[in-house]
Amino acid sequence: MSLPVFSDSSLPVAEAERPGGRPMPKGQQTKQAIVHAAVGLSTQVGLEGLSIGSLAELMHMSKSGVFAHFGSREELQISVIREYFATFEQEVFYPALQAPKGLPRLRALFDNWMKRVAVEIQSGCIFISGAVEFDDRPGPVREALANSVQTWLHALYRAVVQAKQCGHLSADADEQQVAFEIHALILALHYEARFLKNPGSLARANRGFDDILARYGVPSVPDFPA
Amino acid sequence: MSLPVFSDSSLPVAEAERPGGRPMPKGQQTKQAIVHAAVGLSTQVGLEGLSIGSLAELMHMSKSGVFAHFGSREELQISVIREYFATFEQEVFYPALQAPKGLPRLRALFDNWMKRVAVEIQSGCIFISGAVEFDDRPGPVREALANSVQTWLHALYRAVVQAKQCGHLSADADEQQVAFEIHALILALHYEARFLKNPGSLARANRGFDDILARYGVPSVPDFPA
DNA sequence: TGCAAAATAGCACGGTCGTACTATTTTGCT
DNA sequence: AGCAAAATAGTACGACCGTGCTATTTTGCA
Repeated sequence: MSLPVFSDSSLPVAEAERPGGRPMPKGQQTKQAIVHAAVGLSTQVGLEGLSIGSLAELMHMSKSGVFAHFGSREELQISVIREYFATFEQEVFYPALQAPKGLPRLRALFDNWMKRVAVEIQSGCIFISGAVEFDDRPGPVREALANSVQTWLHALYRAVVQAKQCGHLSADADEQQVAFEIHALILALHYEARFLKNPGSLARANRGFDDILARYGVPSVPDFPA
Repeated sequence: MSLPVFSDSSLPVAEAERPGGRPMPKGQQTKQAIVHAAVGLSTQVGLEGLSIGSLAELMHMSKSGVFAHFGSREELQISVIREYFATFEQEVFYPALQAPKGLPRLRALFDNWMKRVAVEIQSGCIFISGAVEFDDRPGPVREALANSVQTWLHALYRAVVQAKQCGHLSADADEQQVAFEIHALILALHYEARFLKNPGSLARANRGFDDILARYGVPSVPDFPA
């Protein structure tokens, strides 16, 4: 593999403590560091491309040392999905809750999502590559992946519902349809920017979102009504 | 692998002839059959998941017998992409040319595309899985894949341009934007139907297309003006 | 400081992969 | 029918994979 190698600088360090105050035992500490590195690797090569050997090399550990923390490759993959979902939540979902319900929050969700995807155009997105890899491969990994995505998409859907309840979207707007079209824009952005390297994709996704609001929105609802 | 096995009934048979009239030499004949089977396998497991061993087993041949026809795995993958593109053209693009230029043809392109994706929800789509697999893996395979997709997307774009020229789309419609949003709908359909198995995705993609036309379209242009 | 327990390393096994290299069979023309 | 050429099979090699087993090292508490 001629892939760029992660720098160690971003790895969690030894003085990590649990909220309780007492220090985290060494084992969980390095396990966390392994998962962190595994997430980075997976965004580049996918969950299927993630191998224990390459991960061990990246961590300057032995294969068995890494393996012992998970007991199976599947468990490692599931850990990666959980971690990835957690940072997604932290980066996209929670910050948007500070915006008031309705259109402002919906906009914040989309903007945060876009910011993330803009980065993932370089690094890759597990929710997208994983969807392709586990299309029709049943099992716990697929389950974890699909659950994460569904959870997020449902949160997006709820925001649309709220926007409609607030009167920020027209009464006959189909919430599922709106969520579907927003998701569509993100997927097209990822495809056309990351794979095809088409310039202008980012602007088109943004404009698509504005058009959705213009189409389903109630005229002249400012984002932050005074 | 617990994947369903292809039936042999759909394989090209021995009496195949070239347009010239003289029979096709045995070698190219089986090569064609191999590629045909390889396309079927790749839609399920991806171009990366396609292995010469499993392909040989599927063809009731030896690994080396299959291998000899291509000389490398990359060449096999490229052959698969070419074949896949050809049937895509045959199934989606050419039939739509019979519809008159403008909105009717654009609609035909989308409808044919949708018909194909509706099938690929069960089988898989190489243009989508391949995009993920060769995101940042430069080389001839990526090149062949990206070229195929760009060719098709450009054909779609041209149809949008023509629709605008015919006055079927409003003068200030951004053709690239329209093509982007159409592509987005297809990607979301594939994602939500194939991976998440969400019902209703097909209807949402269709409705999304109608909404695009309603948004950018000129009011009351019938599909087949008398 | 000592000692059980936890963490990590070392090693081996069976499997699959792509692909050389050589042998055998099949084809298609004279 | 015979014979060169083409097509296919057979075999082997090195690489990497996940994972089981056993040693060694490191940790953290008494």
